[in-house]
Amino acid sequence: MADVARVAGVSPMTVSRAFKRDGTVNAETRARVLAAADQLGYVFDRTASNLKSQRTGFVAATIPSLNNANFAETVGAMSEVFEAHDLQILLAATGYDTALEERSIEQLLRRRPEALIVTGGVHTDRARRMMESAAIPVIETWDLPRDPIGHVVGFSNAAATQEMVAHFVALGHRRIGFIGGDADRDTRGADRRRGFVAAMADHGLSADRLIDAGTPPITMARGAQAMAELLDSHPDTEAVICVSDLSAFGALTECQRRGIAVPDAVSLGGFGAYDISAISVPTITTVDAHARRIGEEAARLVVALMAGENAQGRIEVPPRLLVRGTSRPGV
Amino acid sequence: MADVARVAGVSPMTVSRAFKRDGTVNAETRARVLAAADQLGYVFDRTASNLKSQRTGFVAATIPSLNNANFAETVGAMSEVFEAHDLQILLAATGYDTALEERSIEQLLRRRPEALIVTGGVHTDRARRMMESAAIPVIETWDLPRDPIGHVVGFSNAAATQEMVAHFVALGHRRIGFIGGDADRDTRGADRRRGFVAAMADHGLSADRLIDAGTPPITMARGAQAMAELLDSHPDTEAVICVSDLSAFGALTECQRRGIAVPDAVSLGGFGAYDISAISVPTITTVDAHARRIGEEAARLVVALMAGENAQGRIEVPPRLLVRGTSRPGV
DNA sequence: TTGAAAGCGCTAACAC
DNA sequence: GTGTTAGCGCTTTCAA
Repeated sequence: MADVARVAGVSPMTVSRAFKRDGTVNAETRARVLAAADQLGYVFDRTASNLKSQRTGFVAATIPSLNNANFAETVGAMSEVFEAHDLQILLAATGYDTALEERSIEQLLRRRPEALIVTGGVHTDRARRMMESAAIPVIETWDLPRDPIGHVVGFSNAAATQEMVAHFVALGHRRIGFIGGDADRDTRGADRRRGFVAAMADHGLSADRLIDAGTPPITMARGAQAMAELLDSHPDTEAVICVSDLSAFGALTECQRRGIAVPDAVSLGGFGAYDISAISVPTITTVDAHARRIGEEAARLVVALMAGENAQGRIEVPPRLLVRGTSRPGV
Repeated sequence: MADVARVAGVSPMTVSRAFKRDGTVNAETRARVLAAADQLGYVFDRTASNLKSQRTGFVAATIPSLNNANFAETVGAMSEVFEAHDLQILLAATGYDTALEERSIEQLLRRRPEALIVTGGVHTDRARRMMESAAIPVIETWDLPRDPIGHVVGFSNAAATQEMVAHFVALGHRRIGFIGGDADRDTRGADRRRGFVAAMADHGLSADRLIDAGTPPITMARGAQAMAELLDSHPDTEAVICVSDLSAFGALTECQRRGIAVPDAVSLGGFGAYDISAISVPTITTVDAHARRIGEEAARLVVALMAGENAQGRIEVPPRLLVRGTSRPGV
């Protein structure tokens, strides 16, 4: 920066101002500085800027998996909101593992992010303590924790699944199964399963058709496998709710391979409104969790909080049941 | 850090060493320091560390889209390799737009990453210049540029598509179409289209069944739409190559909706070995580009380069044609 | 609108 | 194995 200042014939301070957006610098001087910088191949050093100004422009975020359209959409939406505010996302994937989440949060916090957005409301004790004492806005998403750390942008996974059970029951189904993952890992998946069990009880139905599809993420292939297991053990199953659209599609293909008509013989439901659920033949009944909106709301909340606004700390984004081809009424 | 030092009864320097992995600190002293830090709720400040040590531990990466399983797998694999070396990915999505890529690279470079991994070999002039003068390892992936900036980990998208054309021709198909996106945006998609056109010419066939499916990313729905267009304009089409498995699946569903048997009436091919291509009914013939391996190789290259090794600067990861259900021979 | 002085919180380099 | 000194490249603060 000193070099640039020398070439431009100004002080380093003026160079610093020229590189700021709100810089109160003479337009002409600024142009001269930027030209000098360009000529010298100077690249502004943000690490130094961070230290002195105590502002990094980072917003840390954790998601269970990068390779998941729902979370990718949430992060993409956050990213778009942040772009206009010169904020950058520092992303970490936790692999559906709270122990890994804890380590990720620790590493992220060392980078001095100005806010932290985590997926889900279940964390290790130490992770919780770190977030509580970080002195930055913390937002939990994709969930509605009982005892939130800070702010929340999400919905009840259990309630969403209960609504789907009600839909199937209204269709006349009684023997309804659930395909989901290892409950310790994916807590949102576990919430959906809880919702399923509770709803079945409410309707006086047995919730014994629970298939454990293993450690998340539950892929299409795992969904197909689980469906095979369910059809083998309970051939008279009338409807199956899957933890996500991916596993639901896998289940659908298993039915196709076996010549089982969907929805005539078996109804299917998924979760997440993934692209595939809108285009598969038949289309898949699902729950739209509004992944993008969750990201937008979380990011806007961060921006508002950073601007010192006393923003709303609990935003519920209600999911929407989308009844589609795999569960047509009256069949 | 000074506070921690006081509580632990040591100098700040010893605290600094205690927080390092290779710290030459007495185990007992170290334990005392960490206990003091824990008690005070001290979180190591990496922004200050970065400035003094001139090492950020960042590796910058750009990908066209977060919401794409191929790139997510590449980034995931990189991330796993980097974790063991205390390196963190600083990710930016470019939206298949070189102008946005340029701005992203500029922002990323200001964070002083220790290496830069970009997707593709086509960039704006300014982006190229910035990368060339950044004085860090630059790696281009998912492509095999003629005039690489630095290192390369990739393959020829054109050649991969040529191989698929050869496969279809060997099956006896002559009237073969191609569904792809706007050539200006997704340069890898454009390369595949180029490969298609060249291969058709080599086989003495006409490449006039080219459907432009619009601006990337080409979704399943867009693939279905494009297939409808192709079937309407050229009902006698025998085979269709799609720019990705997602559009290929969309095309498959369009055939299903129209009662067109795949592969009996029409053969289909995709690209990318997405999960869906292995489980759909029928399964989809595709090209496995080895997304994870690209990420692993790129990350390992970065690690080797940072260790001062004179590592191999051009790694070709040959794709593999996977002949599956949508193109069964002899039908 | 511009400049000078001081220092952000760590660590390289050296000494002991 | 531990401490001292100096300073990384910016920006805050104050003055002109």
